Parts: sequence; C-alpha cells; structure tokens
Amino acid sequence: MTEKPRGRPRSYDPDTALWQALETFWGGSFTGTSLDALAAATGMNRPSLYAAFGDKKSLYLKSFDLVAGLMKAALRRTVEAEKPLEAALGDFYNEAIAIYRSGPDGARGCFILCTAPAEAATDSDIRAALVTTLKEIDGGLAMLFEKGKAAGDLSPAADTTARAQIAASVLHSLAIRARAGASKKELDALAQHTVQMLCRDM
Amino acid sequence: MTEKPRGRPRSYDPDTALWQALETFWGGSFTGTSLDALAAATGMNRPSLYAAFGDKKSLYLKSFDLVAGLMKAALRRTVEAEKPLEAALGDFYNEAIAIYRSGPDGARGCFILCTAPAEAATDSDIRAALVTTLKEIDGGLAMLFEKGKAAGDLSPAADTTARAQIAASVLHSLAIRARAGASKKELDALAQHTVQMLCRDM
DNA sequence: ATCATTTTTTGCGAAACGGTACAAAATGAC
DNA sequence: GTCATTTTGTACCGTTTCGCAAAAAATGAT
Repeated sequence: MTEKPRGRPRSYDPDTALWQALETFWGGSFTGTSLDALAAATGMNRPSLYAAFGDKKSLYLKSFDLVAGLMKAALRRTVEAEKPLEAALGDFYNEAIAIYRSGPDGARGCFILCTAPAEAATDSDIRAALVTTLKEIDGGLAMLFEKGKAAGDLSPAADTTARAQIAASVLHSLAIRARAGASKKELDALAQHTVQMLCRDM
Repeated sequence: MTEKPRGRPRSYDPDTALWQALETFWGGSFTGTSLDALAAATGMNRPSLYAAFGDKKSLYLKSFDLVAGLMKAALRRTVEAEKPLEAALGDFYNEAIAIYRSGPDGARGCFILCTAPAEAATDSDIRAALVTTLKEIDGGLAMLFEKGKAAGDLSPAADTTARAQIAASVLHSLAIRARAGASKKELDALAQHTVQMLCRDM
C-alpha cells in the first residue's frame, strides 16, 4: 500500500514526533515552550519540524486536536458503556485523574484545560478550539445523564444539562488541582463525592 | 505622616501602576506578557518598573497576591454575610461572574485560575501560590457550608468539605468558561443550578 | 552511474526579550 | 545658589526567539 516515496527517507515517525511535541507543550505552556525545546523533544531540528507541522501555533493546534480527539473518544466510551450511571461517570473521572497525574512528577493536569485558557485571551484560534472542546465535554456528559435518566437511574424531572455542566466543571477543576500537585487521594475523593451528588436522585 | 522623601518625586502611583500591570497580565499570560507591554500599560519605563517591583516574576507574584487578597476578602464577606446559605453562595458567584466578565470584551476569566495553571508546571513559586489560593477557596467555602449547617440550612449529616470542593470546582469552571467567552446568561445558569444542588438538603 | 526527489543539516538574520549602566532631571537640605 | 538624593529617560548588552535559505545527504528511478 504505502509505496515508498522518492527521496531521502524520514528519520522520524510523524505520529510519535507529534506526541512528543504534545508532551512538551503539556509540561509547559504555548508561549513558554520554545521551538528549540520542541526540536529537542522530537529529535528533529527546527526546519524539519517546520516542514512537517508548520509553525509553532500550528503544531500546538495539532497537539490540541489530538488531545481533543482522545477526550471525545473517552466521552463516547463513557456514554456507550453498559454500566449504571454512577459507575460510568466514576470510571470517566478515574481515567481522567490517571491521565492528569501521569507526568513524571504526577502533576500535569490537562493539556487543554491548563494551557489553553491562558492563551485564549490573546489568540482567537486557540480560544475557538477551547470553546469547541468545552462544548463537547458538556454535550457528551449531557448525553450520559440523558441515558441515565432513560435507564431509570435518574428521576424524569432531573435537569440533565445542568448536571452535565456541573460534572464538567468538576472535570475542569480536577485538571487544575492536578496541575497544582493534588494527590490522587484528594482527586479521587472529589470525583467520588461528585458522582454521589449528581447520580443519586434527589 | 508620610514625610516627603529627599529626591526627585515619583511620576506614578505604585498602587495604580501595580493594578495596571495586573490587568496586563490578566489580559494575557505571564510568559506571554513582555516588560515592554507592562511598561506601556503602567506608563513607566522599564528601569523604573524594575526599581519599584523587582523583576518580571516578582511583579507577577505581587499582582497575584493582590488578586488573592481580594478573593479572600470576598470569601470572608460571603461567610460573614447575614444571609441564608443559598443567597450567600449565589451572591458570591454573581460577584465572581461580574469580575470574570469585566474585561473590554467581557472574556477575562480569573487572573489566578486562568494564568497560573499554565506556569505552575514549570515554576514552583507560581505553583505554590496557586496551591495556597486553591486551599483558601476550598477552606472559605467549607466555612460557609459549615455555617449553613449550623443555621439549619443543611442536614447535620451533610459533608460540608465535599460540598465546598464542588462549589469551588464550579468557580474554577466559571473562570475558564468566562475566558472562553461564555455569556453572562450561561454562567448565571450554571451558578444557579449549582447553588440549588449544593444548598438544598437531600 | 547519473539524475530527480525528498529530507536533513548547518547556519544565518532580523526581531524581541529581560535586565542594567549611566547620564539627565527634579526635588529637599543647607 | 550648591550639594546630596532619588527618580526618570536613553541607550545599550547579551541572550533567546522564530523562521528561513542554502547546501549536504540519502534514497528511488532510469
């Protein structure tokens, strides 16, 4: 299938290079990460990086989209899971916490929620991407609560969009708290209490 | 009291200059804001700025402390208010939303919650300041719910620290959503639903 | 072996950055 | 008026930044 191209072969794999760039942005910020740092992380030199991914912002947005895709996939899995509402939301939070604490020092937070807001004030492209992701989180969780309501886990009178926005808010907070260095224990407790409050009918 | 100093008088007021620097950081980020921009905003030139506030990070941290002080004062007012729990938390959110949307384009978010997380990963001083503020928010709101429980607004069995952390989480989210450009209507709705969920006994 | 093609590598260049040295200006003290 | 003192303004330094131009290297095609 993938017939070999004509010229000199690449010395890097675009997918892993993008992931390494993503991790570099994740461990810092957009403005705070230099092209030299990205080149060092990917093992490429600047011109190759530029040829492969465009300028710095383009590379950031490609990283952003990669993370946004993973998040959408996680939301989809959560909604489609054959589990009670409580278990589904709890598992979603657990997965998020594991990722937010996956850094070398266990304090990375969320790539999107921790690096994009700072830039959103001055960069309308990043801001637009952030808006899209926030809506996807709200929307995905709304589907989850809607499904829970249909399954009888929630009263028919429950406001599913309101609960979804609160559930999303806690996700935002988990991201910030994790980046501030909160322990897994603290984050787990917050997630568990939130699940109890939002998934048990009142 | 304030006897005049000996030399050439200052051409600026330190307090207003600090506020102007704060607003400049607020409208951008720490790494993304240049000393030239700060000098232009304050009307001072770089050497004066340096003499008055130290280097860039020191100026950022002074701005941070100023905002943290205002936030603590708001929390204190909320806890000490002679109001039912629901009204007190609702007013607190309303005040926050007004500030978060006070920018020229109505999309500033929170200085601390929107600019500090990005830097927290690489700067331990900023991270420490962020940790302190997060704890102050959690702690202040915990006192509010504790007071509500004592006043009978909440069941004696209610977990006040859990509710406080969820209330704080929604504040974090309001900050992010505001910076992403959410309307006052959206933010008000989220705040109101949160108040209803957290302040009514279940 | 030679050529066309693609990538890598080296190195440049213009701009922005944070920070400071130093002289000029503006005040009070005498 | 003269001096000491403090702030302002100009100008500069070394570094880092992003982005690119141009040459060198590595492959397939012929």
